[in-house]
Amino acid sequence: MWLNTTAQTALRAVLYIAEQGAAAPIRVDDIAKAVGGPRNYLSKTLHVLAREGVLRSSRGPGGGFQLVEPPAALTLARVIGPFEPADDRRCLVGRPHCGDANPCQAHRRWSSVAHQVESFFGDTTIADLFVAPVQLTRARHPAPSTRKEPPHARSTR
Amino acid sequence: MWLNTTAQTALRAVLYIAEQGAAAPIRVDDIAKAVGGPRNYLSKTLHVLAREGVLRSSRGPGGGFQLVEPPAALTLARVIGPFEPADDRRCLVGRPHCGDANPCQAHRRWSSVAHQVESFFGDTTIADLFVAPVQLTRARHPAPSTRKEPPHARSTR
DNA sequence: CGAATTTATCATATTCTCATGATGTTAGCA
DNA sequence: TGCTAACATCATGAGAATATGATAAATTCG
Repeated sequence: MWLNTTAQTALRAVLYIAEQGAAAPIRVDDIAKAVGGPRNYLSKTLHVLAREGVLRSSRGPGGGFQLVEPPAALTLARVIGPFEPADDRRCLVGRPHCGDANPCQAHRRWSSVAHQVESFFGDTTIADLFVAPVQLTRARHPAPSTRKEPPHARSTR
Repeated sequence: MWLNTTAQTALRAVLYIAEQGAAAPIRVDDIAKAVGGPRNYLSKTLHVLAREGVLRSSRGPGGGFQLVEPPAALTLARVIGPFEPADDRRCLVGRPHCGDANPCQAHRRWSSVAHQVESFFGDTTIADLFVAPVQLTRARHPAPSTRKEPPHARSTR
């Protein structure tokens, strides 16, 4: 209802990346498998977030996507923003001359609600939406990591 | 941002009809001119609202669209509902197994905001968004009514 | 009846979102 | 250098939302 599927998938993807920890880049294939989007479309989507400075992408073996900032510093708005129509802050009913200045009745009544919604996306961070990674048991295994180790010894970690 | 253009136009149209008073049906042509949608598309849109019992339509000379109920009894939800995707109330980020029952973190945080938005559309009525039709001066002229009077004696036969 | 008026509807076009498959480009590593 | 792993990008297409023009159907009224 609220977010288009691209924004939803992007958000799930970023959430997934965050939950894997910052150790190493996560491959698009793994992300796609985990969050359920089409691989290439997800690649393009995440590339947008890379351009926006939300993610860092790296190619070649060992490559993938990482968060640029810690999850607690990354708001939902930064993640979904690039996938929302940019013309925000216009009138609820699309009146041409209505905006935050010179609002029509509809806009005036609506804007208080709209502001709350905006605050939600602007204040909630990725860390807030963590799936609570085993806070109690402390069973954070070294990550069962389906990542296929490159043939030989990898000392680059 | 919040409503698709069909829903926006429908809302502007209903608002316009309401503002004209309940005296007589309003023609699609006039509505289209006033609220700025394509005529035929608007016709189809309003026809949907007629099917929903929000408007009454009548054809032929003197025909047009009227409100069925008084503006104070018509909520925004009833007007925009038919034009919104019906799958509401799912997870904000589109997680398959998440809903109001068994919510994920994202959903839990979001649902309180979402509920406020729903209340806005469910509680606000068309009357609330009136452009305040000269409440004080009581200058309700018999409506300058651009409606073209049916031609007088035109006996072409 | 017959003509004018007005909505209803059909066929089609355009644009945008979402998706897919093929191919290009970069990076690591022997 | 050459192989391979990984993201980047291109060409294409299906499907929905939006729009347009032509035509059909209903209604009023002389």
